[in-house]
Amino acid sequence: MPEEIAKAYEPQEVEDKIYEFWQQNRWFHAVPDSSKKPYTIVIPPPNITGQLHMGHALDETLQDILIRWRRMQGYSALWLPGTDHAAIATEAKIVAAMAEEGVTKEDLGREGFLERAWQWKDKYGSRIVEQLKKLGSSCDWERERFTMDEGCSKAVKEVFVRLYEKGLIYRGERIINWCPKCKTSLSDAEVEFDEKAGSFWHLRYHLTDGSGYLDLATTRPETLLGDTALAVHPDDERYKSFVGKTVTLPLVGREIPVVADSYVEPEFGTGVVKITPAHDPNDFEVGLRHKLPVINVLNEDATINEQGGKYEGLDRYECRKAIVKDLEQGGFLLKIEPHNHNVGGCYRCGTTVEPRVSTQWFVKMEPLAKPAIQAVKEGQTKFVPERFDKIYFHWLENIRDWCISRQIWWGHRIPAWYCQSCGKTIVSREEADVCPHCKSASLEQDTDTLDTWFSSALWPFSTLGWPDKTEELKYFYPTNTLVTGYDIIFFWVVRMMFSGLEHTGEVPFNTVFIHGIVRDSQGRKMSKSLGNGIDPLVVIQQYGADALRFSLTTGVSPGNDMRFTEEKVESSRNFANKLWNATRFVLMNLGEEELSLELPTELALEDKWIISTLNATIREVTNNLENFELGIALQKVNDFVWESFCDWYIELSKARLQQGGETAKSVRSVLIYVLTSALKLLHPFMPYITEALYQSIPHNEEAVIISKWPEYSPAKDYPAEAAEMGRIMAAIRAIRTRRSEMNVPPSKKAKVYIDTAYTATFENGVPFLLRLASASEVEIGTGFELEGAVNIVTDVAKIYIPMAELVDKAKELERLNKELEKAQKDFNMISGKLNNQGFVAKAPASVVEAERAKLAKIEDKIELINSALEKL
RNA sequence: GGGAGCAUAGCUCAGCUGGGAGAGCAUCUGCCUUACAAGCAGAGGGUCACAGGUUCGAGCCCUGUUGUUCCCACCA
Repeated sequence: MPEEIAKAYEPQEVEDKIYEFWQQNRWFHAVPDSSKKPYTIVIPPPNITGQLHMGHALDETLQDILIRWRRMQGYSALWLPGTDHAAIATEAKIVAAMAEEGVTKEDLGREGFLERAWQWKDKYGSRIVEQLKKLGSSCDWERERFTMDEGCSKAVKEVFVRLYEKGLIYRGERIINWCPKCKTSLSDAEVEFDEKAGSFWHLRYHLTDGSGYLDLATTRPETLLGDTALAVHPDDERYKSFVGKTVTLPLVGREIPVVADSYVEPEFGTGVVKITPAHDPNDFEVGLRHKLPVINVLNEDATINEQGGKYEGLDRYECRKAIVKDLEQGGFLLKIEPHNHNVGGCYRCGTTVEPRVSTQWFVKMEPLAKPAIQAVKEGQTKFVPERFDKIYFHWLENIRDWCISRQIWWGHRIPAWYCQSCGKTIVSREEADVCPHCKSASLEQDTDTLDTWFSSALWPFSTLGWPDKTEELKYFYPTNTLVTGYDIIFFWVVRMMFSGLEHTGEVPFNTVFIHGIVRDSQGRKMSKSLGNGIDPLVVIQQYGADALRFSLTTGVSPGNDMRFTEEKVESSRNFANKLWNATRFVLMNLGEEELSLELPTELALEDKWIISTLNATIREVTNNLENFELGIALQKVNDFVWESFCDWYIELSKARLQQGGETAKSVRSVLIYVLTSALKLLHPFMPYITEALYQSIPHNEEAVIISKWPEYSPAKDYPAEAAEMGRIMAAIRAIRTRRSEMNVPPSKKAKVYIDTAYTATFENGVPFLLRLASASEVEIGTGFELEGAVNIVTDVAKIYIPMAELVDKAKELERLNKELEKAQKDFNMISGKLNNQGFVAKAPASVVEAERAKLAKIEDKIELINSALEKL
């Protein structure tokens, strides 16, 4: 670091160098160390398709703060990074890229496609990693993982086989959510519902025997092709006589029964529902109860299949038009009503999802959910803020079996083989080539892959080496804190919880620290379609990573959304600059001689005040961090640095620095001590600038990143001196305020007379009054006889400033009377409180005591004002 | 239909287990005071959404109301 540092902080100059410095020294690397306690965070692995966005920036910043703080506290702090293969999202991107070249998946074949996908991963997977580094993330890159790397894949196979052997994974024909664009099944969590404008088509189905008809309403007329019944409520008097009869399906001519099922709401619509078991989850259930046939009328791409007769080949929406037209012509259409309803869309591509019966793999959830609910109920894992456990419980208590098979190629292939000769299914950790049942070699592996969340569910332990009993797993697991947004509690947190409990017997983490969403300045979600996203990398380029981190942390409370504004980044940058210049001041005042990094044994009043203030800040900030109140913690460090250190202590220190010699030497040591402590407190939040500055000042630890976190020490509390300093500061403030009110510029100095019982205190304060209160001279005494002086009263002093030309006696009187009035009001309020027997009897003694002290102060002040008034 | 969050200064938001109403930005005034104008010193500005209740004491706890945002849910 240069001795002369620039006038303003230029983050671009230092960030990359500092990051390199940390990495060279392997300070991010954590190893099992029995002399230390472990502290572990696993990163929510960003998708390899991803670009760093503000959500990541917030998430990474919070994690880095916790990790850096714990590392400084002496923990073996592991932040384990990695990326997620993001099955569907990645495959979709690659397919789209291939489409531009006119190549399809089928052209390449499975092998060829996967080869291409891996190339894609190598190219883009590292991009997001490089972006994470720009934020200053102190991840242990030597342990970087990928959900499809060898170890994670081994864990996936192991889990699949174990669950299968326990009967918790099964294969079956169920109705699932199907995305016609991605051409794969989706889990319930992967479907997003949106209210859309639609219609109610009222239709008439005639009884086959010609004795009547039933009217019903549907939002999806085209599914009529797959209808296999009509249903009414068993108690519905209107339709009792219809149950057991059959109707003829319009256009199709199929004869289908009328069944009674309590699923039907008699009050809704006409009380008659058409049942399409293949394409509606409820109808599927009804179908099971009444043993109805399941007629799938859709292809994978949501066009009508051969079951659709003349409609075969039409897209589902074209088919709807055609069918409505035909219904109308056939006299089956009664009316069309506008109707809004919820439509499910694929969470990756937005395409309207089609419920569809197909054969898939499922995880049986109930036995897994129970221990996961229990663990949080027992407090083994806590949510911060607590209220998010409601989402967690609600999800687990209403959970349905999890569809885990996907009809795509990019992902973990399901380790199941089907014997072509005996028809048995073999599930195995190893590649199976011979059927263990019939010894046939005609085995074919299932072509499906696993839901991407199946592997991320194992992330906290698969990344530490599970299923092997590694040293890392033993030491770092269970992890301590999981930091993530509330939007993926059910996707990810829930699944890690039950997976961890099932496979390791322990919860995967003790605390789930939930944060909100970063919104734009108008409070809207940042999104590609709105184009309102702000690129964190651009912000870093402009203002520095520390300013970005600061603005994402300050004034933010856990679990709440926040708005991102450029103004906030600017003030964050300003804070960084303030710190930079404070350090510059200290550096400019360092003498030639060797400086002691220890506090001097002889401390001045103001030294004790700042050390006391720092000590309190250390205690509070540490406490806030322990409670995940990062926003409050940062606010406190900010206040300490800016107000206490810069605005007061540095200004106060100038008087003694000017004296030179031993006095100045002692001040320098205090300055360095306080500055060093402040840099440490700030380091987790603003790692770059604090490291740069730490390296530039005299220091006795190698780097701030591995320095010892400051600790509160009762020996460094100086309550008496702090109070004394407070009296001087109050006098300075009061003088400044009066001068400012009268528009007296600081350059116009004036003599200050102080009448006080605290003679010694104010004698100590003379140099400060000279410097900070524009005093030309200070006289301490009693019974001043001054004509035309400004009157200032604090709790402990009457202050006069003779400024005859500016003083209007009447106005002075008025002003003092106003102050008296205010003091009287305070007096009345507090004495009222103290005269209240209930208060004195029931309030804690310390509170009562504090009120008494306040009262005494005000009494003193009133006396002082009165005597000043008398003088006038 | 269930559940949750939010409502505090002009704006954006803090305010932990009840005892001082706060910060940043904006506004106004005066300052280039040799670390910093990305700065310094001051000032103004709030029935803490509304109505009840508990308490010696409520922004904070309880009940209800209004407004707002979000999550979940199969009503064809």
